Amino acid sequence: MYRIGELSALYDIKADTLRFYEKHGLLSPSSRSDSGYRLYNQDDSERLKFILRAKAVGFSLNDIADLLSIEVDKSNRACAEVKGLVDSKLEQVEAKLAELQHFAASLKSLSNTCCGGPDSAEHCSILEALESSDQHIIAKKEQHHFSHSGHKD
Amino acid sequence: MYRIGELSALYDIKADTLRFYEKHGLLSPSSRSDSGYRLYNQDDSERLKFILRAKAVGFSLNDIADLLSIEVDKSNRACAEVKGLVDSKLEQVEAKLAELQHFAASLKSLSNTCCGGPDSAEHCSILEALESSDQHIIAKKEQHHFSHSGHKD
DNA sequence: CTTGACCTTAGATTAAACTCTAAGGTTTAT
DNA sequence: ATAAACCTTAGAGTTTAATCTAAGGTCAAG
Repeated sequence: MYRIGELSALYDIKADTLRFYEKHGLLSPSSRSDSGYRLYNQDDSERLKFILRAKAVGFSLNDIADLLSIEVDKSNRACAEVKGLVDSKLEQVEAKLAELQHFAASLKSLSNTCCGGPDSAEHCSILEALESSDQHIIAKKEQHHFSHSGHKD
Repeated sequence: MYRIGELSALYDIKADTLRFYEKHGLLSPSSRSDSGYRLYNQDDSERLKFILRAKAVGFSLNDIADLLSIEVDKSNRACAEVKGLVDSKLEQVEAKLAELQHFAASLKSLSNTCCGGPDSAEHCSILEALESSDQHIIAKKEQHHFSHSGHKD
């Protein structure tokens, strides 16, 4: 069991952030102490890890709420529904993955091309390395309306 | 050659956004018409694609400016310097990549486990699918100070 | 028994990344 | 010739995701 300060320290975020996530339905402590202190268990910690990871790879809190809603609602939703949601997110993830692999490849080739020495880097260019790329996954994002205020106040 | 409206339409962004990127040193049109209209060529378009991709995978404009600076400065920098910058970005990209692969695997296993039928999705959970994960790449980000106002006014 | 960690509500502030408005002007397409 | 697209500067407004402050309290460890 972690208290808010402990959990926030663990992930190097602010206690405020945890309260913010709670307010917005992303993460609630599984229990409270007699005195009302938030108590987070290992599952809560995992959930937080999930949130932070998803954030780190470019998902908005909205997107993350979508993903987590699968967890919350799982017994109230038909498998078909869940599968749909998951598959649509999977598409997004795979698009990002493709982008990143492209990136990584370019950076690697750049790093390898680069002599690493003290000479001018005239022939080093990410854009050169990236030059032949066709996919453009950069489209309109679905906007879900995170409802910054009307959540459950 | 694209005019601002054309290029922005091409990537489904606002003309304002292109002016914004220009003001912040991310993308300047390679030329102007006699009448002062911005004219973007194919290279500019590629650069924009790069920016939007990088954004889509969770890099900040700051991070992107770093990456692009390699391009801009390449003849003024020693190869060693460039290599350092590239390698550090590569680390970030690979960390993100690892996260995403984890994600994708979880979503896939979730999608597969899911019967996809009309029954309750009791046993579908992203968090369950993700449950055994150790890495925590979620650390303090380097903050570069994009200097929202003091760029070259 | 006091300091530091926590609680609450409520609102202010910050930062990034846009997005829009205004005001006044030029250019290009029909 | 007129409307739509562009130009400028300059600043206001928006959204997301925090972060901070205040005010007034409770709780726990040394």
